[in-house]
Amino acid sequence: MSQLDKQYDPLVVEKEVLKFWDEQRIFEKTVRSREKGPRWSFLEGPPTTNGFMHVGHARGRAMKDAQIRYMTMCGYNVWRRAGWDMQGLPVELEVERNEGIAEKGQIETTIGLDKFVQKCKELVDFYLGRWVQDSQRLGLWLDYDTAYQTRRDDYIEHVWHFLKLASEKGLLGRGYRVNPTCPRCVTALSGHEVSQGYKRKVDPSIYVKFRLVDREDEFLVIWTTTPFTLISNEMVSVHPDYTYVKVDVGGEYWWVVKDLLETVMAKVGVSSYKVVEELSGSDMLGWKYVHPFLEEVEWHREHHEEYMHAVVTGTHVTVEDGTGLVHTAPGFGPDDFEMGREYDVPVFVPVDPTGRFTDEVPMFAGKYVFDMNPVVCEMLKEKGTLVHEETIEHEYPHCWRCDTPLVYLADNTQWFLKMTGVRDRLVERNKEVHWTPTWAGSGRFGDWLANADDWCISRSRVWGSPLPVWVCTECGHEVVIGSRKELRERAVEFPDEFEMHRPWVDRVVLKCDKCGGEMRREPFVTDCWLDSGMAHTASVDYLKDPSLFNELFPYDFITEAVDQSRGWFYSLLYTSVVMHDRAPFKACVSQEHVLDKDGGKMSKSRGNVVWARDALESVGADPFRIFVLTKNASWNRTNYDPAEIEMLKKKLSVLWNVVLFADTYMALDKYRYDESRMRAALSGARLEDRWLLSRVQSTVEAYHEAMRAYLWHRAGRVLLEFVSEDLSRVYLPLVKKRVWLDADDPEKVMAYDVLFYTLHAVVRCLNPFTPFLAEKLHRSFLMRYCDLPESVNLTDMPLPDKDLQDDEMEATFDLLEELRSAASHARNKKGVKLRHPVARVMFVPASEDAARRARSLIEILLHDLNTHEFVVLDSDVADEFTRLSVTPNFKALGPRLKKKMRRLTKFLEEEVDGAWLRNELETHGRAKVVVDGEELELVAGDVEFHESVPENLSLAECRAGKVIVDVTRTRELEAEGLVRDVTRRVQVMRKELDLSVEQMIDLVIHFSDDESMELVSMFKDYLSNETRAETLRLVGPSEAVAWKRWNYSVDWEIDGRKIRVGMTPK
RNA sequence: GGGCCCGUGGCAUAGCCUGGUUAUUGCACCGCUCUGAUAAGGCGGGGGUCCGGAGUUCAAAUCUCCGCGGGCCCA
Repeated sequence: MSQLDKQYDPLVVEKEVLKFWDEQRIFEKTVRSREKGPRWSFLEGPPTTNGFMHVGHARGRAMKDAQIRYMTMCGYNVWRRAGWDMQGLPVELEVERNEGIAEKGQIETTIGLDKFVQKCKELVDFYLGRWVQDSQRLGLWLDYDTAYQTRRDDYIEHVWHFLKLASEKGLLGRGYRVNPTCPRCVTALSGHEVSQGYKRKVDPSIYVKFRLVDREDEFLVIWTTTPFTLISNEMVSVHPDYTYVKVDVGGEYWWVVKDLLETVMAKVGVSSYKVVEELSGSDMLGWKYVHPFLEEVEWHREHHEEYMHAVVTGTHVTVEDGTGLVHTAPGFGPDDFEMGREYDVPVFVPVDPTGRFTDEVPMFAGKYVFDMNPVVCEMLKEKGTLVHEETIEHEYPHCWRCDTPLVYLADNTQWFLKMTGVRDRLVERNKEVHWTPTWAGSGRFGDWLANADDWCISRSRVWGSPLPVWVCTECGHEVVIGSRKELRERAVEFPDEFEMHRPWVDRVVLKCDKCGGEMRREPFVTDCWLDSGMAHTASVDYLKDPSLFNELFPYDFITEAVDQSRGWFYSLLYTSVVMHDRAPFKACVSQEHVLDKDGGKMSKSRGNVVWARDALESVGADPFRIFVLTKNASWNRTNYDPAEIEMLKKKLSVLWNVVLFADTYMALDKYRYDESRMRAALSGARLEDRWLLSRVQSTVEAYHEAMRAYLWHRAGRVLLEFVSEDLSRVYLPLVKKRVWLDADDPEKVMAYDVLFYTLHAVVRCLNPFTPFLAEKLHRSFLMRYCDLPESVNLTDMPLPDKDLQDDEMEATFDLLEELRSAASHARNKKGVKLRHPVARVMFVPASEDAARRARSLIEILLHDLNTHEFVVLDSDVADEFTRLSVTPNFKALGPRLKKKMRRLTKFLEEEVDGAWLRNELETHGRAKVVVDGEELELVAGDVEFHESVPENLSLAECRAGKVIVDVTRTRELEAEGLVRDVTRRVQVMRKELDLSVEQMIDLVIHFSDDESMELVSMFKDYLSNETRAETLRLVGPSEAVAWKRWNYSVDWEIDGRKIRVGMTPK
């Protein structure tokens, strides 16, 4: 009895296999079995334990597993430690939501930092559990027991170690950063958060004129919607390539961009004006102006840098709105800040994080910035510099939590990792990485590296690796601490209860070695990309024992989605180059994203996210895996469509059915696999056996080639193609008739051996793609007939075997396929069923090779084409019933004829006499034709001839030549066809009785006319053989049958002949 | 605003690097057919502005340029 269900049900198979793996510790055994193999190291990009795994994650993880399983079965000792990225803002936000904390500032006043961090830990543990479950359900075999976790002290210590090293190399330092800040939550927001909170807002829209120095009565006219930022204005930006005009507006001159001149004048209500001068923006560089609040703000009077209160040029200036002259306040805008840095102008930020002016602007001190907008306008009006005032409604970012309008604020307390002196090294080291596809590394990532800015690593949050910088409260001296040991040694007092997270780390006070004062920690945590970026070193506990690191680094392989270029790929490379001066990975495969069924982005807000767990439980892990692995190249996006997965499931069912077939008969015959027996029998084996064995070699070879290049889609397609086409569609029908032979018949044994050999190879190659199905087939089928290890994962990948490869054989069978297809076509044209035999099929080969190969196939063709005779003809014999058409050989003629080509093509199609032309070419080797009055010479090879039109025969063409089916009917053919029709009816009845294949029966057939009986009796033996009838009685119309004695009887009508069939199982 | 990827019958894909006969294959549809793999298999058919435009060429799905649409990253 087969251990395989009648139908392939992935969910049933997978549950069973998961249980087996778990109970028998198969993963551990697999790892142990390869301990002596060469090292191959995979570095897991740690998923964020926040949220659940969706199908996009699952695709990437399927790719990881495919490569890992493949390498393992190739004999490598694969390093595959799991890892989890567990810190960061999203975790905090979810805890805040769960705990009802409205804003960050309230954590301390509500549940307190200790409890908050505790809640963060509980949350990430919850998600981690789910990720492990989902990963295992997917079949991703990583070492989860020793997984690295970025939130552990041992891990964080590596981050400290790195930062100290970076500091010693002069790469760590403070700097400015302009952040969108919520003045109510007193926190900076990430770009992601900002993009969530755009809303319409009504703001003042004002045009202001700045008086130019050394240019009498000339003014720059600027536009702004945030009047309060004028207090901090330091420059005016113009586009270097735009044209600016000086306009006489009656008594004074204004400068605006030419493209907006009319718009601006209409807006401010000046109807009479005249352009008196034009300049390009670059000509205006360095023009000085008088700051509108020079008197009120002392800071402006104190600064006299070259470009302070001057015109500067920048390409960010647009002419979409405003005046083409952009008010620039480096403290209040990212673009502005860049300009300040470029022109070396100091940053003036007279506003605190709560959005209130500081003492530096005494008149506004303590006042909320947005409240000052009308006041500023009023003051400008008094000064006579307000050209125009109105309001505007536009999209403005708001805090996604509390709806407060955000303020862009420069903040000089942030910490950066610098690119200075590192960038060139990153670019160099990246070139040594093997990227798939190549452009992902050289183009996308390479370009980005070349332009990368300093990396801001400080975050004003709680749940993260703490920034290990302590600052003296007395003298400002700073130290970077590289380890817990160092911290303990320098601490004034080290608490009994300590971990590296806030708030515990904040309680450690150091003694300043400069002045003896108290040093306190900078209250930042670090960017969580820095955590995962240290995985090359921290994941193997380098600080405790570097031996693992030395063995594995640099890692052979990583793969993540494209968005990690700027994330993990970068943070890995940066930290590794700084620490070890080389790229931490040798090969990197970039993946595209998974989109929804219609190609739309999956997002929670759209509600179209498909969670991995739901997908796996509905379609099964194996169909899911093979879908995501073969649908597209990894670097192409994939639309997630369950209907497509169903198709893949059908393909897997085909394999299942092949195995079921093999298993049924092998079990019946108590078969045992013997490879040496198979090899010994090879030279005398049937063509299809040798062919299939050869196809296995070509398939395995193509498979390895693709897998070694990380082209999983190619490898998977090669396999599926082999299973459904070569094995199932071609080989299996050929081998079926052999299962009726005696159990020890050499031909039958050979068929089993070949089937077993093939399936053994297929199952192993398929294991990286569908590990559950492969394991099931290995255990429930392969192991029954051969001594094999208990898991497919403990076996070695098949390698191509040249002894079994035969290209000629493969070509011969390709021909067979073509002939079968062409013959079907020809029969179809005349409406002759395949069940009805024909007298003769003729083949006009297109080449000597085809002729030779066709002759070797005659035996098979007689059966497959259901013909009594198969003849290979010479081409001149075929001429008798064919007509010639002519097509040009473009490759030969094009270069010679050039523009005349088109006319010749038309001539050949419509006018030429094909037979004449062929005759000319064959006898003289050349022919002259007249095309549009011009004489052209054609030589052999310039054109090709095609024959068509059968008469009473039916002709079909294929690449190998022409197939002509003789459809003439005779009495014997009639009889044969009828018997096959009868046979089929009997088989239907056997099946309706649910008889097993080997069950013998007694059979009776009653005919309502004598002729039918005579016809059938001509092939009586055939009928009883095919239907496993021990006794067969044919009864004419004059006799009666005692139908009650028969278990089962049915009336049939075949092409007008009425019969009644009765059967009784023995 | 910048960079990169993708765009081929209703859907999904091959081909593109290296230009050349009628653009490949699967799903779906229609007709026929086969059958102890049977909710499968075979043959045939309908269905295509190869995203649009321009250029190079005797010849463009393929090479170049300009657009459009989708996606990703960055600003």
